Amino acid sequence: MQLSPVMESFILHWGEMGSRWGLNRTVAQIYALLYVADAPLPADEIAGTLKVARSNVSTSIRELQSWGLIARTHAIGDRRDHFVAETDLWTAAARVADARKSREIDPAIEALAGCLSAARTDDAIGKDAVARIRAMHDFLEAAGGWYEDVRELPQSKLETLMKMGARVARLEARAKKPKKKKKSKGRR
Amino acid sequence: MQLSPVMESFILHWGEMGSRWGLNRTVAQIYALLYVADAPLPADEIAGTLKVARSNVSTSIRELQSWGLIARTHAIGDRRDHFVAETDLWTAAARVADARKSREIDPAIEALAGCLSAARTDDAIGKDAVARIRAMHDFLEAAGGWYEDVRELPQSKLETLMKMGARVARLEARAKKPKKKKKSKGRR
DNA sequence: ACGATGTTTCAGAATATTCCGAAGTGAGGA
DNA sequence: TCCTCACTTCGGAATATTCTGAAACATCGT
Repeated sequence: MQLSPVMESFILHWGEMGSRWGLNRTVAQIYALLYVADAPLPADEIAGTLKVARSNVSTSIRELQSWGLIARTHAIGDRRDHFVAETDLWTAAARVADARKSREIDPAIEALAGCLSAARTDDAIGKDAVARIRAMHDFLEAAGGWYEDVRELPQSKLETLMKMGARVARLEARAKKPKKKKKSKGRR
Repeated sequence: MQLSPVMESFILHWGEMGSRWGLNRTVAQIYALLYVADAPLPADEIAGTLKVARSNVSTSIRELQSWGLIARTHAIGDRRDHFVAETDLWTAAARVADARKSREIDPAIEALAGCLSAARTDDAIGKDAVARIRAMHDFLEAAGGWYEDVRELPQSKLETLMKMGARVARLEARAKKPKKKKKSKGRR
């Protein structure tokens, strides 16, 4: 596929950004390409457009699927798999958050629980240290639980909730500090 | 410093976890060590305990300071810098979120804005593609704005808000059939 | 000014990650 | 069956990141 200059720039930026979020460059670029593409693309066309090895595309696509960010489709009269990106960004963000939670947060909570139970038979560790480890365990568990609760809200409710949060915040800020030194950019 | 087995395990797990969150292993381990330590530690003791080069500690400490996760203190009669971790996890999480927002989200928003303005003179890009890039730009800007609003809430308010979110979520889940939507704010 | 102590910088070594391309697998046709 | 097309796997090359040790730098007390 022939990329317009803007598409190319978009894809490059995304590659950059994705790599800060735990995806590697190729994976992020493929998502970006599918995101702006106006039709499902087959793997070999992705490889050609991004100038990466076909095998690399295969691996990256598998990863994107494991994140739930792209889906496989088919076209009649074409044996190849075609891929489309999830274009609803709320959904995409939720998918990433879900995946990160179960890959990173949940195991961390378990590890901390393990530390805590091991701490009972470790007489070389101080009480304060155990308390702090417990604090971290509880913090992660609370945050995880909250996320689980909220995650399933329909998008409309979630948006309401967020607006509510923002409102509370603004009221709070005005009440607390009459001195305003914020550089808020006009948000609707 | 002599590490108890549990401390060691905690630090190792943290090193693992931190590396998934954009910190490198040494940085994460140093934070973990300071987090469980019951007193401020000087850099050379950190190096000795974690068995890493003194210079590495220096670099890592600088990074932790740039994230706002540790602070420098001094002890009387000791010329060395000592370091303490931010042990309030709400604060620590907020610091990390702040830093990530300004390092990653804000530049991304700018880059997208750049793409959008460039798109006006790019006649090779389709309308749909521009619309999708705009959708992403707006999404990030909305999320960033919400975060800015909420971030400055005192911890107590934030906790209330989170509990509210969880409550709404639970009501919503239960309301599969009986659609009740209450706004009262009774507690518990 | 000088030595003692502590910190930072930096080039290159050690390590980890990403990527390529050749070989392998498998599913249709003919 | 045999050929072709699409996809995947995998060893090792290419690249990027992290870490070390030596040297440079800073600060303090005398």
